[in-house]
Amino acid sequence: MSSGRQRSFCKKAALEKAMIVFWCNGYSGTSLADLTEAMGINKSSLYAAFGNKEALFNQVLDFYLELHGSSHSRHLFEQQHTLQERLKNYLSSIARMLTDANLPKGCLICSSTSELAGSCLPEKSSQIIAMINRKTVDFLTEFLKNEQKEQHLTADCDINKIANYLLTLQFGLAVSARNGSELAELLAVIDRAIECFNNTVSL
Amino acid sequence: MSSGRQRSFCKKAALEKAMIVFWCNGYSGTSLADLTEAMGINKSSLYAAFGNKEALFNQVLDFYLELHGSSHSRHLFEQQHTLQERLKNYLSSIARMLTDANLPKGCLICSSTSELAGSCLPEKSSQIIAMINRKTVDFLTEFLKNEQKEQHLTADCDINKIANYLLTLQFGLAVSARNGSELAELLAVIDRAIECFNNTVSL
DNA sequence: GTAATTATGTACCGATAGGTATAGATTGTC
DNA sequence: GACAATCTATACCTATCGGTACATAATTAC
Repeated sequence: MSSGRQRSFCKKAALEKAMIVFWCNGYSGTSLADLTEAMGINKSSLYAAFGNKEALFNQVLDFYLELHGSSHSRHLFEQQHTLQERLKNYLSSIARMLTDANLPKGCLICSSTSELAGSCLPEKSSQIIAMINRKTVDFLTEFLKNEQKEQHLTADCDINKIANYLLTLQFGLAVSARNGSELAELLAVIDRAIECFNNTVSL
Repeated sequence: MSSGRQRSFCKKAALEKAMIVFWCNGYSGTSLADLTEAMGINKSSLYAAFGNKEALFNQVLDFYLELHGSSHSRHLFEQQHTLQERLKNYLSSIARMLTDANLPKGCLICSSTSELAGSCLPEKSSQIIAMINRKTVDFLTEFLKNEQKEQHLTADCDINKIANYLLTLQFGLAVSARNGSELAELLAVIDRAIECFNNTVSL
């Protein structure tokens, strides 16, 4: 146990509040005042616990992935379903999160990706976001490669292109949700998007 | 001819410079200093010619649509191609714009849509962006309805869902471009995305 | 030429940005 | 209880935010 006065707030809860604010307003749309108000702490505590705005944002990105980004992939491994069904369940799980009534609309990573390429994001945050997207594609590529090995995908189809297609879909769904689309609409889009696998999925 | 001293800069050229800045950095990531520097004019001239930051942004949105948003749809009406080919050409035209080396990556409307739902955009700008997206879906719906009437689409397919699917695709492509995808990757995604029409396109 | 009109440049405004200094409060260690 | 360590509250910092006042410059109408 470290000595000294102990923190009067729950760090995880505060991080979650910060996440909501960044998720709603983006990095450059969020001020320290927005953060301290939402987190219920003052500036000193924020800086002591999290560093500064940039460091807090980077921790929020991690926290977001853990809380809302990592659970969907389990649908890809439920072997009682066909690959096409699993892909549909995976995307549907994401769509539910994107339109969750208790959360901001859309996806923090996607919105942050839209903030890339300008000068509004700190260098390190930009790198983290780029890496997250790269990892998503890499993960999907590995997954699809294995599916191909197990002959759930035809041997001639380009795995990497399919992974890119899936990420693009996720981005599109996220912005659509941001634009006000409801879950049912996103699910209809997913139905349509999955049809393109009719000829490449063999099981 | 109106009396008084005449403007020393080209309003259209200044608007284009402003467009680039907003396109790169988003609304809340752009400061008046960024704008005046890029436009090569000072604050007084900006306010005299365009109103204020919000009014300038709204004019930029219009200008952007005119310059980079309205030309793609012509591909939908080149009757020598099949509907599937025309859809592909339409999306490919957008993809070329999204990755144009002389322009910021991605799409101003899509990036602005990502800024929606927070408190970072002025009310009127939010309404304009929502309306632009609505008009895109409406346009696509009307187009597809006509294609269905001419029996290029099966009678049972849901036009509105396809229009939504196409808008979602555009969003996804825009964010992917923002994320660093090259034209070839976007074109591959489009190829994949268009395959889902194999069973609904009858001509 | 004079007046009216419009554009520009400079200086300025209050508010807020992100961040820090410092003093006081609260804790564990010894 | 003395001390060190940690957290918190208030005040403060400089820079920048979007926006304006006002004097001056340039142009047309008469």
